[in-house]
Amino acid sequence: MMNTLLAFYHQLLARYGPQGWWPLLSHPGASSTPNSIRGIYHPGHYDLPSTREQRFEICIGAILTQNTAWRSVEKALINLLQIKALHPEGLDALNETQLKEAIRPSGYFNQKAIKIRSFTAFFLALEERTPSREELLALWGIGPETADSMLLYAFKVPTFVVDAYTRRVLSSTGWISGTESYDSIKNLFEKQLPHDLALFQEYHALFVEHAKQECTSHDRR
DNA sequence: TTCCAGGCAATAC
DNA sequence: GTATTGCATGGA
Repeated sequence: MMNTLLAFYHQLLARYGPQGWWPLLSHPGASSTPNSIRGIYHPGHYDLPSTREQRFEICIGAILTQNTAWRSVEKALINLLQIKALHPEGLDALNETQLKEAIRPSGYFNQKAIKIRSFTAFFLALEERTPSREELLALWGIGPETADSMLLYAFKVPTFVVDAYTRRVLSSTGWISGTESYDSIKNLFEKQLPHDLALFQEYHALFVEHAKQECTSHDRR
């Protein structure tokens, strides 16, 4: 039997090319895209993040982007970078006012300040260890998508991420009705696809690009 | 002005 | 268990 989901992946990849997620604010020898103010994508490379700081940056971005446009998240990340708080020790040293002021552009800043605080304490205690999904989900403010994004892009665990774009594309193809749970959609992909890091990273990024090109808010309604 | 954006937790039923 | 609501800023 033909694997529909794998075939669809190859279609998207042929059409859009490798996306190079997750965007980082800086890394040598890569190019930026119009989706970003100054975040750097690294298409075709799966070695990043290569440092503890980059891993932390991705995790903080995953929290900040909850129901928020990436453009707004980048403003917050740039603010944190400028006050030398885009690494765990620097973040931990901020007071409440400094933290909230820095992340204000990304919205929900009171809640996100608490989420970032508790996650930073958790990250410091990790000491380079890769956390389990259950550990992440136990943290206040970390739900399934945020946990999976951290695992897939920061910790390089081949786990499938489901987000609003994924649901939008799958709804438009008629492959889901819209009421399916997060885990049921996740399991659909993880059962049909080989658990490969590059594949899972690219597939999610390609869903985002395809949704942005073909499933605009105007079309949805 | 209104609607929406790479969710999540708390609450209501 | 599923449905609704608050959270907040910035851009279209």
